[in-house]
Amino acid sequence: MSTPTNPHPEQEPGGTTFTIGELAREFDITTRTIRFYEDQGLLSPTRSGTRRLYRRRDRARLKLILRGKRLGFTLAEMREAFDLYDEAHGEAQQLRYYLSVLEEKRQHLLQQREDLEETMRELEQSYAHCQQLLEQQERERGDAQRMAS
Amino acid sequence: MSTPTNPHPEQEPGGTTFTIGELAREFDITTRTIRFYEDQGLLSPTRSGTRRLYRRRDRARLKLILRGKRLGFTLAEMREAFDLYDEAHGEAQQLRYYLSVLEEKRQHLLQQREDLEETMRELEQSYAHCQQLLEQQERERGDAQRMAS
DNA sequence: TTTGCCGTTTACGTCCACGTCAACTATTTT
DNA sequence: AAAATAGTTGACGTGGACGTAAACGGCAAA
Repeated sequence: MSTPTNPHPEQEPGGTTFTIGELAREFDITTRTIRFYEDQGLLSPTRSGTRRLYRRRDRARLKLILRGKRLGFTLAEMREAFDLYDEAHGEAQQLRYYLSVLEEKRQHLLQQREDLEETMRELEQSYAHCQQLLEQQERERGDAQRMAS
Repeated sequence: MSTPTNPHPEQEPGGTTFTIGELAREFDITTRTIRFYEDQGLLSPTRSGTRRLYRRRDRARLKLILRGKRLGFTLAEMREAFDLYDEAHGEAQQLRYYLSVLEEKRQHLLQQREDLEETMRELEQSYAHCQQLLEQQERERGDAQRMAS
């Protein structure tokens, strides 16, 4: 690792910023993907001239997006969640609605946790059973060798 | 619930069987979906004439498929898993390979569990914070009323 | 017999999440 | 000045997981 000779040394006017390439490398996704997320309203980087400038907030969102994806949420769902979060600073009505949505998401996650643990159990049973079979085979092979000697 | 006047009373020659419609209702999916899974090699019902007959094995697989989907596995992945499971009755080489695949899946699930619990934590923080805001608002509203009286 | 209902195959359509050029701009390195 | 590197928009392509319609067969109740 040599010094990170930043080809576009942004003067960073207040707070850390990232280029699209930096984020792509950090999270191991393509720049296309990042632009697509912006297209879908999930990210809103500022601009330095024509180029996109991502701040820590965008980076945090990106992290959330990727985790959400691994959990099977769609981009649209996450966009709604973000929008809700942004709007929910104020009116009680909004806050109550937001709470109900959170509760809904929680139910989803609980279901998923059940699925996951059930799958984990079955997987470990398969694993154990498979190992048993292997050990048995090795014993039999040992027997055969002793017979032959 | 009246008696389930089965319109096509299969004589069930050995073991419980299901029609495609029964399974669709039970799991709340369309028959199209079930046929599609067969197309992709995930199910292999027998036939009674032209119609499909599903046995308990197929039903169990269907359950696995749906759970797998909720966890983000692709149909292709699950097909491979099933194929592997079917072939892994014998040769030690196969068994070892199967074990390695199981280990891989386990890693996937572990990652997913981390994601899930991290998300759950953040969600509950959001929930709590949101409730705080609401309570504060209500206190303020109470103050305002007392001021006015 | 006709009406319903369930089932069948074949084929094309759709939505999501990007991939893949193409053509261009801007800056840095040689 | 030329080449390399990173970025831009725009448009079309793709793979996965089905939806949707068309046209048909078989059986059961009215």
